[in-house]
Amino acid sequence: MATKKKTTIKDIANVLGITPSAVSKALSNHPRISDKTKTAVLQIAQNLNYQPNHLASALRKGKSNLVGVIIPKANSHFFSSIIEKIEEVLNEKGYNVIIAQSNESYKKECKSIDALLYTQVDGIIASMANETVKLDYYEKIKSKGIPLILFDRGENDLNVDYVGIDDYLSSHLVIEHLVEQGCKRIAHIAGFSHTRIYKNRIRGYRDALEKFGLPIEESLIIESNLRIEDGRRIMNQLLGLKNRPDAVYAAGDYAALGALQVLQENHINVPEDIALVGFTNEPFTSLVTPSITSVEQHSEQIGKVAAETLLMRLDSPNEKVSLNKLILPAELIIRSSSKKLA
Amino acid sequence: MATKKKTTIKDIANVLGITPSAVSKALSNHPRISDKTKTAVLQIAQNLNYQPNHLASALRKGKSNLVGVIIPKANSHFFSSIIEKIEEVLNEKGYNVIIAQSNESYKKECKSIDALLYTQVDGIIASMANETVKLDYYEKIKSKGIPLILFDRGENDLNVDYVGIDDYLSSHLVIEHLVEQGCKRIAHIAGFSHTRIYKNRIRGYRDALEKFGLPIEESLIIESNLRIEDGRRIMNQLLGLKNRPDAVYAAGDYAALGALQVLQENHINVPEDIALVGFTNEPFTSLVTPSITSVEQHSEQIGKVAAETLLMRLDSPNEKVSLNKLILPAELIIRSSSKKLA
DNA sequence: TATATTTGTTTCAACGTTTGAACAAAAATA
DNA sequence: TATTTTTGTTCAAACGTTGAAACAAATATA
Repeated sequence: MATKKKTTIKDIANVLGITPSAVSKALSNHPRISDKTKTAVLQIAQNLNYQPNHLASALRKGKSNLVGVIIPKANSHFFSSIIEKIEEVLNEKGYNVIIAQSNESYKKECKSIDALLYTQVDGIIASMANETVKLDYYEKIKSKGIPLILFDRGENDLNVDYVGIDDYLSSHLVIEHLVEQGCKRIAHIAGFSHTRIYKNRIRGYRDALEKFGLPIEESLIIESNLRIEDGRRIMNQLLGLKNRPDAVYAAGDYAALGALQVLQENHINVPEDIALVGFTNEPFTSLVTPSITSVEQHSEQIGKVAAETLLMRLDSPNEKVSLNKLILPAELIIRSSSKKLA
Repeated sequence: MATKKKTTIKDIANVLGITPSAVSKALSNHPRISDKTKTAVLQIAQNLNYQPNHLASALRKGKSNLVGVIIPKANSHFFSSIIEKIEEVLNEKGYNVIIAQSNESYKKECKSIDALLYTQVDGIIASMANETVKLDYYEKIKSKGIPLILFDRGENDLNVDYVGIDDYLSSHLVIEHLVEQGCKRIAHIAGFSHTRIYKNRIRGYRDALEKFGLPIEESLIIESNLRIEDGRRIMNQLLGLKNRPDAVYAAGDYAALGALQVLQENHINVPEDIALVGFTNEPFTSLVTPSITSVEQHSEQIGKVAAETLLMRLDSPNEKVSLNKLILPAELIIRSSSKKLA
């Protein structure tokens, strides 16, 4: 059971009595190699169970064919389906994907970036941690000339390709829907406004209220990490107001779920007393009772476009193609939690 | 903005007028290199923003410091927290982690294994796809002498280290609890019995029923993929029986959730009419109404042990340490869906 | 003082693959 | 037949790092 010596290109060459170089060329289907040698090489490669040494070829070619993907946390449908799609598109083109989770921590994110750079990835696709404000590590990626694509959680200041949805418009969709249901005091459980997407959702929320002639009340806008516990905390806070809202628009489904729990614990009818809308259309939104209205972001589409944009950058690294800000459409999925009218 | 030539060990050597070899040794803190050179090298490395070329060193050392992790799907708390822990333990020791999702597909799993082997990972930690019955690709890993650790979804026949919980005993816990609640006809929405863990849960279920003197009825045991839709389908099937069960034990939380939906749609009271228990303790089990009783598998612990076992194998590759079958304890989390007695 | 040991460095080959240049043989063209 | 072109291969260097062995200088031991 001794560790079997791995078959190399040289072994194949020896068997056939030709040079390693010829074998290499045969394997990569070089035009100047005869069909006879090519088939012979392929045959022997098969027999000896030859597996190309990726490290050697990557070193020589200066290209690892590895792509890093950084996400806050894989444990949501949104991110895991994006990854799935990214893998699908990139594998197709011979790239492998390394996934790193930041766990919403800036420090972990930095470590992940370092790890990816160390592994010599050819490109990075990332969605930033909530915590991240300093962009130094992302600048580091850029300064190394490694293509960087951001999705979902992006940052304008970085000046890199970005793929996401129109958060501003999404908020409009949400508010419009709630107004149609007769809501007049709509609270917003917001994400931190230093993150672009949440800032835009807040902006959309404000502008939409204004558009519909509703007053903007600062006490109804509360920023957080949007976890379940944040939703709970903030919902309690909102219930404590002497003038309660009649609708809550959460910028994330988990926060919406936390809010729903608190509402139910307080025997407040949803949507009759307080309507509720979330964001991201996590699968559970359709599973809880009442089901939660949410915004579908078409994650597969985001993953696909992000991967394709990266491929484009990898194929033409020097070309000064104009920066892409790809804004995909979002869709409001209306469910029981906000449907006052039959 | 021309692609900056990367700094190499050679550049540092040139600056200091010493050999690349000396620099290499200085960087790896070789005892024979003087402290003077060491600090000088470190200084220059810093100045030139030197980043070691992992590919070159991996090639030379025959070790990539990369570990592959294969999971069915990241989008569950169970798997994502295991990954988090694995990353934590392995990063600590200088390893980076590549995550591959099989999406429960045998074909995708094979592709992932090939990709990981191609990337020259030093070891693989995997949980098998539901679909997987043929073990040829896992044998391939073994035959290459690459350490393989299985967790959760394992296979006895492979003869490799395994980390998981005591599924057999877990089923006993579940049945015992249901019997205590007065249930007499307990159905089992099972996983496919070709997978070890599900086989053991079924075995535990049968033996526990016997132990409590309850009859085993084959029509109450139905195997599936345990997705929400499977839970729905099977629950409908169970409701169609002329003699309905008074409790349902699902071998997965998603299946349990599907069952719960169908029960609610049919206005069957849970737990009064039919009690329900799931498995894995996914976060949503505590979030739905009624909250679902489930089995907590201590995923961080599984991740930790799996990673540590791999490290052990990597450290002493030849040592014929006896195979580890690490069976960790599981815990029944009792919630509303099964609590008939106050 | 002669010899042995330690210290700090260099030399050199290797890891496995790739690629441009060189070359010989075969085929095409004059 | 002489020359050019094409075809199929080999040669040699390179990618960046590493580590065993060689070596010289400095230090310790006899």
